[in-house]
Amino acid sequence: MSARSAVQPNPQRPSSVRQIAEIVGVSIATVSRALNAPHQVTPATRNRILEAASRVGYRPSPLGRNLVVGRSHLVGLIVPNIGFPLYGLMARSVEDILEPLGLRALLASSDDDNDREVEAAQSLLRHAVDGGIVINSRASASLPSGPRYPWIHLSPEAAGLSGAVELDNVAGGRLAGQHLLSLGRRRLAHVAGEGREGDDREAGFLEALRDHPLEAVGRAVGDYSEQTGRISTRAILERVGRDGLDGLFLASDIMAAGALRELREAGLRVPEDVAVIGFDDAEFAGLLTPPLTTVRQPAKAMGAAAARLLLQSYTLESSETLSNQPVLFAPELVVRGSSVAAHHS
Amino acid sequence: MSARSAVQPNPQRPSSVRQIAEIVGVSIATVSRALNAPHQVTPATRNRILEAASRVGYRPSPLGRNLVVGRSHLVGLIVPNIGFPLYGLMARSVEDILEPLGLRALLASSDDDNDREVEAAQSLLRHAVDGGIVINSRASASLPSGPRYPWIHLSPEAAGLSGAVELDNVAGGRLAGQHLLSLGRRRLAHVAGEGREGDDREAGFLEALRDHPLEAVGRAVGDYSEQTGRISTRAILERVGRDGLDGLFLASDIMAAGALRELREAGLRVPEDVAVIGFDDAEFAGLLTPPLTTVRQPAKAMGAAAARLLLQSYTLESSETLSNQPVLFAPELVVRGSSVAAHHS
DNA sequence: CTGAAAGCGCTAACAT
DNA sequence: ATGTTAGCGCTTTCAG
Repeated sequence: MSARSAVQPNPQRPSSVRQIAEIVGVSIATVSRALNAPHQVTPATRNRILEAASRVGYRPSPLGRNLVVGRSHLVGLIVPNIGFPLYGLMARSVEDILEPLGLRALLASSDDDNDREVEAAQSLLRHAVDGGIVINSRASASLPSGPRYPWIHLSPEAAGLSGAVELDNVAGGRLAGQHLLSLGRRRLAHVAGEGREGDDREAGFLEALRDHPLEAVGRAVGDYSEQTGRISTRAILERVGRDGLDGLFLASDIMAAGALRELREAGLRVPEDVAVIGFDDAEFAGLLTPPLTTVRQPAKAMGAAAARLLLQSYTLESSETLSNQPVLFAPELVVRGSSVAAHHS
Repeated sequence: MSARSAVQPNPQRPSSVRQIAEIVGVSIATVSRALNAPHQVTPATRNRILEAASRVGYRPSPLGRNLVVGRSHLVGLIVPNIGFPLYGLMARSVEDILEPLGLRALLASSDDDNDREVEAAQSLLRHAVDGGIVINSRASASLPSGPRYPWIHLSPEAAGLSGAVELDNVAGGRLAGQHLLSLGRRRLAHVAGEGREGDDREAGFLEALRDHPLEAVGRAVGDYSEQTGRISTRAILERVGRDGLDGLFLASDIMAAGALRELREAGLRVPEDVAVIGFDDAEFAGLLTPPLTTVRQPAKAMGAAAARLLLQSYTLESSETLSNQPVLFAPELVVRGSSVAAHHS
């Protein structure tokens, strides 16, 4: 079946420079110039070419063009999971920076898996991306690279790599600690997260606590799920007793959501009995009961910074290289009802 | 650091079939065959070629290949905003279906804007995507298309288009209505959402209510924000009085979050005084207080269905065409504490 | 200002 | 089984 042929020399195939050249009666070189360097062509012929082009609905083929110029205008974007809001936000702002320059993001999910990430990078390379951004890399070092394939790293473990954007997690933990202290809380506890991020947040938290006369400091570790937020909180409560806790910092908002629930069920009031503070400032943080105080991770700004870094490396001489100093982002404290009783509202 | 050069004649330019052909002493055609149709080549030479290829770190250029085969193995993915969790989930599952087939998603955000969407589609086409999926299209009809550029629509307004995946919003509204009725609630109200989606959800809701002796039915319209959820709830309360409401359905979970807050501040208990039900089953629905009963939108399944539809159109004869019947997805009721008092837990 | 010609990297007949 | 040849759509010298 089908339009296999017979009608036109080529019914299916989109119009090409050659077709236009024939219509107008010029060479394909002139057509190319009229399109890419208009001032190099006599207005008269240029117009005839442009007119013919729009008449046949001409679309330049990026395939042909890319082949000769050697760039695809594609940028790889490796993300643990684009379905996670935080990563989605970062991806979005990467896109916003790239788009005005005619660059498009090619997506790949790594699921936080070392091997999948390397595979993704290779796959993207096979699609001829001009460069790439990798969020929360697990395999930074082993990513296939080269002068023509700059990878920008947007993650906590990128230390020492040539193009990196990081959140200052230590500062974030410090912020949380200082906030609880400033509230007069002295029986504190922390539910840490896994990995480098979690370690840094905890380090900052403890640093803020140092030299303060605390009555107690509890600790547990979670995996950034609501579940472990609850369980860890319960465990801490059992250890220190209902009166042994008046300030709780968790390494993520999701865990904090679990903590809020657990505390409520234990009959403790937030923030009166215990002030709670999370990390990330996820979309839902302000919707919880009470609204969650948290340490905000500037996802959009970080995504934008990574994109700009990539752009910058585009214009570099091949001998030059990006700074080894990561671009560090400062987190920000967002105070809500889980740490300070609502004034009114 | 690193292998800046000196090793190869050409430090910068990646290796090509030609280079390998020269090294091994065969024609470039044989190299191509050894790579793409191994069995057409003598094991001996094949091995020498493969060995040489890996030695020089050969990576086939997709640009050259695509140019001749006429496909880019790129799929466009137009999304209102990849930063929205629901869309992120859909994107992720599209990716999961596409990846095993060597297809990659090229991302573009439309911000729910008609013009931006058309621009995005054109931009993707310029990047030679083989086809595309457009989520929540505002401009379905005016998207540049053709037999070689199948667009699959994943949205409520795609009716009548050739490849479409839709959520049965009417059924969703009905589910919500039936649930409230089954709970014995008779003083109901609805906070509708804008657009076709909102209309359908409301239509289904009202349909379920028909023929039931209701004491009152309130109504307001919101724009899917927490703000308008609150305001609408307040307005309804003012209109019908504190005792005039015992069941509230909102067209989105975010609005429902606002409603929960408003009801609490009005001193009404959920679910005892009023049962609340949202729509979407967003990530945070289960984290609210009380956990939100909602109508679940099967985002992952819908994304996967759209991807499969696209794949299907890949293999179609050019005269064939996809069904005009949209693939309809049934929403699912998720009962939580906002409509039924917790048994225990 | 314009045309002719070469070539980007690869595949696909068509020969051998 | 392998080589030859042509050409995908486009840009870019190099001449004129």
